[in-house]
Amino acid sequence: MAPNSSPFLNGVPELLVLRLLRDREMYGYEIVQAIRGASGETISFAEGVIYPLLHALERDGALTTRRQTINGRSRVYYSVTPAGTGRLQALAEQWQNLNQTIAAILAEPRHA
Amino acid sequence: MAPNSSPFLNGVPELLVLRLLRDREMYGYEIVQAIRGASGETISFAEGVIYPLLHALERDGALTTRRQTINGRSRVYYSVTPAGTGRLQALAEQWQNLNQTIAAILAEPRHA
DNA sequence: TTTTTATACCTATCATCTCTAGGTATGATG
DNA sequence: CATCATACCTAGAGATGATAGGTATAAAAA
Repeated sequence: MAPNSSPFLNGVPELLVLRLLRDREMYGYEIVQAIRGASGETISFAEGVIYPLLHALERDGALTTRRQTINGRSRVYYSVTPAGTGRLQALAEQWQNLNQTIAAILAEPRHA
Repeated sequence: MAPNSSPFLNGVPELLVLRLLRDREMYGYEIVQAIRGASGETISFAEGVIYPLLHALERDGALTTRRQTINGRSRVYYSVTPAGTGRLQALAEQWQNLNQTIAAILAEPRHA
């Protein structure tokens, strides 16, 4: 694989959001809790991280929204579009690639 | 583990630099090439990333330096201090922790 | 011989993310 | 009645990488 021409670090919030939404539609507040829960409290992104990210992903056509009012509270449900699915796969591959590379460097007995 | 109270993403350049220097002392230019090489071109940090990082790590007491002139060119060799070793271990653990967590979330058949 | 490439150091500025800290509003709980 | 949980939102700060320069010597190529 060619050297990274574009930033390849970070992107973890985006990766997790897309992954969760792949299973079913969710609303923002729910996603914030779900990441905390699914990671066993290890990972926690505040609403200030997730909401702007959801808006950006919708702008980019990776997500679509549906509004619904429940118990007098308005929720915005997000679903993944085909474009979003592609983006998820790309991000997941990048992550695993980076990860394996780093794991190998860490494990190497002695660097020449 | 408690939720992340401090930033935990990124830090990859620092992790790799400390890891390489754990094996033997190296100079900046050499580190830039070594990361490229050890990662099979997958990861590449320009000098503008590595040099400031080395200076910061030295300021923090994680690295010490030794100057040497070879073939009319001056090199600055960096070595890891005990503090730097501790920092490396902490970073490596954080990385593996984060990584396992994300791997589990990605692999989960269906998030409830 | 002149120019380009490789070596070896460096800094400043930009861009991008994430983080913190707020703000609004409703319903449930104590 | 007050506080907490739910549910949305934005603005501004902070950190980190990315880009783009700049200096200087030696070796290789043109």
